[in-house]
Amino acid sequence: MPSAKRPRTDTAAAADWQRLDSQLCFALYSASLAMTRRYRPLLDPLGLTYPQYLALLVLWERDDLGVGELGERLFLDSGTLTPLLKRMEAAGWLQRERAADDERRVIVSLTPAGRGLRQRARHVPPQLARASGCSADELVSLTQRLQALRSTILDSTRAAPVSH
Amino acid sequence: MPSAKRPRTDTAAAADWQRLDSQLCFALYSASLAMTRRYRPLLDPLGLTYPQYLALLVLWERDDLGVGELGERLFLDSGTLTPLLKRMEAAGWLQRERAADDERRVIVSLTPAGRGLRQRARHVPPQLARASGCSADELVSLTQRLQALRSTILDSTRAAPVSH
DNA sequence: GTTATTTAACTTGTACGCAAGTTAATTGTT
DNA sequence: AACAATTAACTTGCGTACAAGTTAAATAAC
Repeated sequence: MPSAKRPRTDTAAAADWQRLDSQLCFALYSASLAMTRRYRPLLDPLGLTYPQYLALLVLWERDDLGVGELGERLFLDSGTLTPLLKRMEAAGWLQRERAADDERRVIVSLTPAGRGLRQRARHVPPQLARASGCSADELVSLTQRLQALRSTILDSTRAAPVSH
Repeated sequence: MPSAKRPRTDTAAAADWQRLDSQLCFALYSASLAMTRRYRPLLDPLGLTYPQYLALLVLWERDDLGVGELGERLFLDSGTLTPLLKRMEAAGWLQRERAADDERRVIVSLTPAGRGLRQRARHVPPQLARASGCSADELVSLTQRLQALRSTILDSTRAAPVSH
């Protein structure tokens, strides 16, 4: 009785490839959304969204960056960053001005208020670390695995021809 | 010379907590965006976006679901799904109709075209698996870790009081 | 030196995510 | 039966993401 030894038809086996819960991509996608939702109640009182908070993390490390350099660090393009930075400028966290030596570039620099946010936000990373339920070691290893995955996928995207 | 033995000030130590590259959250966020970008050239020819593809993965498994049930599987609410499903209905992949026994519910069911997409999309998961650069074992273990992380974070979000 | 190419940022249009509020149907209470 | 509370989906408004196209400045070619 072959069906007893091979309980799955080819169609059902193909279905396994297409099962939602077996997909790394969906686990990544839904975990990322869950994380952003977890940040919201922490960032709302500071008047920040999660991507805005990420931009500040970069600027707290190194101020006076061009939009492109900021985008390189965040893996985001100017189409996303320009409106985001304008909102942050309107909120008073930073300033945007054309570089004197190269008028194409726009330099982003923190205001004192933007620099001051760093202290008010210092409780955020430990809170999230706790919410993740991971040990310090797990946190580091999972982060490194995701960073490696990110570069592998980005490389493969660059390598892949635009199929159409 | 104490500065030689303790090269970091307290401020610099605090800075480590706030370094972009040490954050699990950012690795998750940027890897997820990279993944979505990787899907685009594969899904574009099918006329699908990544969240639409996810909805189809659910519906291929089990048809005739309510918007709420679909949202439970995808961790998305009706505010996101209603417009998405309307676009998919307009594209001819599915049908939306009120349940006869409970007029509040809207039942989503695939059209023949929507069911037919399954075959045309069967090459997508293996392509992504290859793009991830992971072995089958790594794929499974990373997926499980992210699923576990997702539930831990979702639980912690439900537990956390709305701070304001 | 003029023209062509490249580059950086901006703009426009489409599609999510999601909070907050609305509408309509169902259930619970009395 | 009448009314209150709950529920499911929808709508609105805002903030990303990102492709595609625009503008203006810098560099390269000639």
